[in-house]
Amino acid sequence: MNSPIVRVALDVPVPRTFDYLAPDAIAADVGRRVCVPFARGEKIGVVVDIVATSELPPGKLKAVRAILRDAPPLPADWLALAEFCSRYYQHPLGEVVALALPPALRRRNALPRLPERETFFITEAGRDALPRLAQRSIAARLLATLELNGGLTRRELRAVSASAAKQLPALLEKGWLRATVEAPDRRAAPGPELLPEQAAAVEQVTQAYGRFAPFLLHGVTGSGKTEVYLRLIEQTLACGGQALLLVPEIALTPQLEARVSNRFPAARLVSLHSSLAEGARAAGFLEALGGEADIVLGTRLAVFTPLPRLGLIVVDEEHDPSFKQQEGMRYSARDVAVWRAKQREVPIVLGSATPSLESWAAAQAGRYTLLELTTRAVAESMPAVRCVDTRREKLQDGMSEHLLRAIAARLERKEQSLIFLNRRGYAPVLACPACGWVSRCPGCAANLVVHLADKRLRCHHCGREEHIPVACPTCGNQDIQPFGRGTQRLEEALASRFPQARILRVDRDNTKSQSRWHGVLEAIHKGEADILVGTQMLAKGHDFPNLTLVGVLNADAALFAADFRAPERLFSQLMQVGGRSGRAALPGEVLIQTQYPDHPLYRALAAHDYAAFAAEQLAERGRAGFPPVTHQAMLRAEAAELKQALAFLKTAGEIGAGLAQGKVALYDAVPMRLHRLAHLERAQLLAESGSRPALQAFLAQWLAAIRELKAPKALRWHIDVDPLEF
DNA sequence: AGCACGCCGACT
DNA sequence: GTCGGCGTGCTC
Repeated sequence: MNSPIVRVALDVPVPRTFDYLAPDAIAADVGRRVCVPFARGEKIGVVVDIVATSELPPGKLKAVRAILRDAPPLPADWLALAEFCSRYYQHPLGEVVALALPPALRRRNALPRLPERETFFITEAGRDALPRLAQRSIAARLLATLELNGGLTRRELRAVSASAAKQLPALLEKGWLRATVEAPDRRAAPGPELLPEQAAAVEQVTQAYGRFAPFLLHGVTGSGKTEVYLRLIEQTLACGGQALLLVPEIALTPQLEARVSNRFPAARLVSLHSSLAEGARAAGFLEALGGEADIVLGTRLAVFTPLPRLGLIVVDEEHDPSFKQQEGMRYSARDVAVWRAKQREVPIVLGSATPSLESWAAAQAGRYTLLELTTRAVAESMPAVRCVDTRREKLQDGMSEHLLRAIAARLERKEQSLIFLNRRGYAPVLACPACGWVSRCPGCAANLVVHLADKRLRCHHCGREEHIPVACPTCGNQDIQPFGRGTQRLEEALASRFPQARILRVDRDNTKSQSRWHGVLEAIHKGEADILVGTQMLAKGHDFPNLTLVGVLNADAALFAADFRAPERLFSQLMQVGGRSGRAALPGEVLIQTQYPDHPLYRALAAHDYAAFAAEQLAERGRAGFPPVTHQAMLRAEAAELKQALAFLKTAGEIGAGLAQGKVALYDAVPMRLHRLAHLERAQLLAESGSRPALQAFLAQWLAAIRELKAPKALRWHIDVDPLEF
């Protein structure tokens, strides 16, 4: 009998696996990590199959260096998930696996230690030995403490002596101690009483345990979606299942983690996100893989966590664009999560106050079950949303008299105001009125933004920084001026208008680190600020009980943007930012400054009527043939010169036209909206079809042909299936 | 992606 | 005469 051959997925941008001889491989090694020689080096990959023969001539096969059996193999459903992503997103399997695996597991180091769960007890032999030991010795102190207290954890023993950890193995060896691992207490601490709608939602999902059932939980800010999640997790744990809870950005929602761990004080909660230390991330992954973790809470990458006992998936804020990865494999963690729920036959709950139109359409069509939470659980009423017509009012520093009076009234009442402006910096551009020069980024098709706080010009796309020039670089005019308004300038204007007010600006420029961000949140909560000036950072999931006014400036641009998803994002943002106001006993007010007070988007917002907005948008998308009516994939290319990128896409388009068979429409290659980024010129070509399977079949053939094209080395291209951005 | 092999310009 | 430019091709 010949040696078995393992088929290995390796992290190389080649859409195929690699075969190796593995004399000692057994069936249970499928899903294990292997160390193999590759080209002139060595790589870690994952065994996806074991076969008897290879298509390659036997002489070409090398042997694996080692099968890494230090961790359980990745289960078959995990491999199937990776294979699905590889197929659906047209991305090499080895790269998918590399992305899904924590970095520490892609190296040949020792695995991180998992948190210790055992409890130590003294044995009879230990009791006998105790009197013979030197009283001050660490061993004696540990044994004496255990004799006195019964069982203690490793951590508690470390409190007795810092070097307890070192002594424990020897004491266990001698039989003076025994260790047991107890099942965690998965019970939930009592939660608040559920409102009828919440109870009904919980009931409906619970009915679906054990089978695939997608739910869309639609509920405004404060309607108690989180409480529904917690109850569902409670039920899942009670049935012995694991729960996967996906959130957009964990850094912005530390209180969710706190809420989960308070509710399940003794259950094993693993939190996974990219800013976690490598060891911790790998440890969490392994705990989930071993079936020890009960709850996995994480960002989009957590959708790839292996969960042998998976019972429930929740995607909170399912509309949030950060579930879509915008580099490498451009996957949507929300869509992958739905596929996974189907694969594993578990219910999935997608929650949002402003669902993505894709999910909303699925609910309207009956493919998802809609669960509605219409009443705010924690406050009496929704904020009053009003438009301020800026065609009629004269603006002062970008603000209307109406808004300024509203701010003054809040100052008087010692309540907080938030002015929302989605534009960082002092001014979007520096310009010379004499010759028309404007501050452009040399590497991007974008302006350099004026940051007066540190006297620099900055490109918000590539990060380039320059000093602010004292005179116009082309004509020498010393009177160059910042044009337009960003958060810094708004802050300055508010400070001069309300000198007595404490103003706090909150944008990425002054909340770069986690600790600064927490500091800012704390200051707001302690009431150390009267007026907040913020970008979209402030819109997400924070309760500011004393905030009663939200002012929105310069939102109109999104109404007429070229990107057909811009209104959806705007509605969601304004709904979220509006939700910041009036959450406690105080009623809230939202003032939107606009030139189009009668626009349907603002009308729907004022009526708190997401359904009306969604219906209007879906009708429009239906007429225009946009998703979710159609399905799209975007081929993008970047090169030193635009014409190279366009030429490549044109050739690709011609090849595609031969494969489309009338089922897929291919558009012309066009420059991207930001057509130059960091000295690279970019273009894109859209493929669209009414049928997802037809698009998928087309993409597989098309990309195989494009790879054969052998694009010039200087040109880079990628495919984005279900693109979010145009 | 790396990394080597491979054919054409300015240098000790 | 060589050192080295990055174009092309392969990795089981």
